[in-house]
Order: sequence, then C-alpha cells, then structure tokens
Amino acid sequence: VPVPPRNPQPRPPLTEAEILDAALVLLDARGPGAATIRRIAAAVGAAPSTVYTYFPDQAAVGRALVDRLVGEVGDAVTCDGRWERCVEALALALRSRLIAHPGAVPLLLGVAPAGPNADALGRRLIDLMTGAGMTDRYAARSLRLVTAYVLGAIALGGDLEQFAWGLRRVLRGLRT
Amino acid sequence: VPVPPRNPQPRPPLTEAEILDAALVLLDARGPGAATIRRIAAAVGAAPSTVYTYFPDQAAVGRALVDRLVGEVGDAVTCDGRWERCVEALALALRSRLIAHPGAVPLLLGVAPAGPNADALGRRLIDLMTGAGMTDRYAARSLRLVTAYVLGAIALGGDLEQFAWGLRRVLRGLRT
DNA sequence: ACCTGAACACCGTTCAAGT
DNA sequence: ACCTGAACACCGTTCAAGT
Repeated sequence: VPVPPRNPQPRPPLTEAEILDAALVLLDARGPGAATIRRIAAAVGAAPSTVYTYFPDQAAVGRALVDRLVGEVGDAVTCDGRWERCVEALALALRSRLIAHPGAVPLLLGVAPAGPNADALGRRLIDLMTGAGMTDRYAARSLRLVTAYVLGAIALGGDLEQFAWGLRRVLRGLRT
Repeated sequence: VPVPPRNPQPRPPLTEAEILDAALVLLDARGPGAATIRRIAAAVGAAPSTVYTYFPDQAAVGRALVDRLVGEVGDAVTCDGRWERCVEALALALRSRLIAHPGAVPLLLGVAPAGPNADALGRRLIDLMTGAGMTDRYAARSLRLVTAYVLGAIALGGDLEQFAWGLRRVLRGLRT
C-alpha cells in the first residue's frame, strides 16, 4: 500500500530574493509603476499582505532592488591601471547595468543610493582614489561628483557616446 | 427694493495657473505624493474630473509645474563676464530654485526637463557658450553635462558647498 | 466650453485569524 | 514564523449628463 504523502509541504517559505526577482520581471515587462505590491504578490503566488513579512513597505522593496542592481556592477568590473581608468570603467558599468532595466530607473532616481552594495562600491572607489594620493576629503567629493553625473545622465537619457564624453570631462576636471 | 443679483457668476473658470499653484502648495505642505489630482481638485474647489479640462493627465501637471520652476531661474539671473561665471550662476540658481520645493524634486527627476522655459534656458546657455567660441556640438554636450550634474546632485542631496565644489570641477573639465 | 457625479479598476497598508 | 482574507482609505481616469 503506497503511503500517501502526509504534510504535502504547504509551500517552501517565500524569500526576499524571490520578491525582488518578481519585481524586476514586472518592471522589465510592463514598465515603471508595474512593480506594485499586489502584482508582485500575485506573481509569487501569495497574498499582498505576505510581502510585508519581508519588507516594511513598498519603498523598501525599491531600495533593495536598486541595491541589487548596483551590486552587479562591482562584481562585473575588475580593474588595474590609473585611477581615472578604473573610475571610468566603473561609471560606464554602473550606467549600463542601470539602464538595462528602464522600468527601474525612476526607482534609483527616487532614492539616494544606499545599502550594502552601494556602500561597498563607494568604498572601493574611495580607496582607489586615496590610493592614488588623493586626500580623503577630495576623494569623497570626487565620488559625489561622479555619482551625481551618472545619476543625472541616466535621468536625462542619451546614448553611450554622449555619456562617455561627459564622463571624460568630469575626470579631467578632477585631475590635480 | 434692492434687486437681488441675478446670475450670481457661477464661478470664474478655472485656470492652469491656479491648478499649478494648488499643486505646488500641496507639495510644499505635505511632501511628494501629495499633489494628487483629487487633492488638487479639492484645493481649487472643483471636481476631480475638471482637472482633465486643463491637463491631459497627471504627468502633464507634473511637467508643467517643473517647467514653471525652471522658468523662475531664467528670470532671476542676469549675467555678464566669462561664460564659466554665467553658467555657474545659472546652475547655482537652478539648484536653489528646485530644492526650494523638496516635494517637487521627484517630479523633476522623473521627467527629462522640457517645456518652453527649459528650452529657453537651454538656448540661453548654448548661446553663451557658442558666443565664447565653442562649437555648436561642444556647447550642446557641455549643456548636457552641466544639466546632468545639477539633476544628479539634486537627487543625491548635499549642501551648497559640496554642490559648488563639484560644479567648479565640471567647468574646469569643460575648459578648452 | 466648462463642469459635475458616479462609476471602474485599481492602489498601499493593517489586522484579526489561522497553521 | 509565515501566511490569508477582508477591510480601510485612498488613487487616476472616463463618461454621460448638465449649463
């Protein structure tokens, strides 16, 4: 007599990553504004209120998603050589990763990018610059400037060539 | 016998300006997200659907409001001297006008600034630069760079000193 | 033209209740 | 702990109808 499975495993518990995956899929497929709590919940097969077990509110989902995208940048870029080249490579990678998901763009413009991955990337850039002889203060300000340019350029749109041109000018202005 | 006023002037028709005024007051008083169609309508004493007589949708209200704020910049700044000084003054004025209404910041980050006032300000900056001997192409790219920096810096927050420091570096990078 | 009222198809968030 | 269902207080937008 085959034993019927008792405790049909009601469902493995949800995951923050699953929720972020679903949010990004919605954003990519249906544009900004599609990453609704209710739609995310439906996509993962849960009740809307379940999302609140994992995130305190909708804005937190957006922040976590942005930090995930930022995290992909650090992993993708390795770099040696002069600091200008490294910063340039990271800024180019940051832009390309972020605009790969146009639906997520309003999200990253709405939050001053924070979170573990953004912090790590920032640290890395600061180290790069102080390692090249910059003052802590100068490096911090340079990081702000480059970040502002990247975010603003994303907000403005425009192609890679324009972006790279401006980035080179920014780096030129930063040279001591 | 006093004649009772016939035709009690049912109400002077609404105005686009009145709607934008109400939206800005809401944004200033109650933060981003407060400029709801329904709240704007209530503030001007009309039904929500009346707003659609003046604007095609909510996004259009946002765009018009941003362009109004941008318009205040051009009016406020007069300038003579080297082009760097003029661009610097305009960028400083732009930032200060825009962050004077923190509730409106998400609005201007959400739209690539367009509209008559933004166009006029852009033209003015372009003329300034070509007048100083820049190529049309170089001037257009410089405008993009400065605009991107201003928008990004607003998104990032930070104080005037940090902003001015970065702006000087940007202008330095643009010097031929 | 300008405006209203009601309706439609949604939202985010909370909370008692269930396992 | 994790999840549900129902409810609350909202949204933007459309549209027939009124003046």
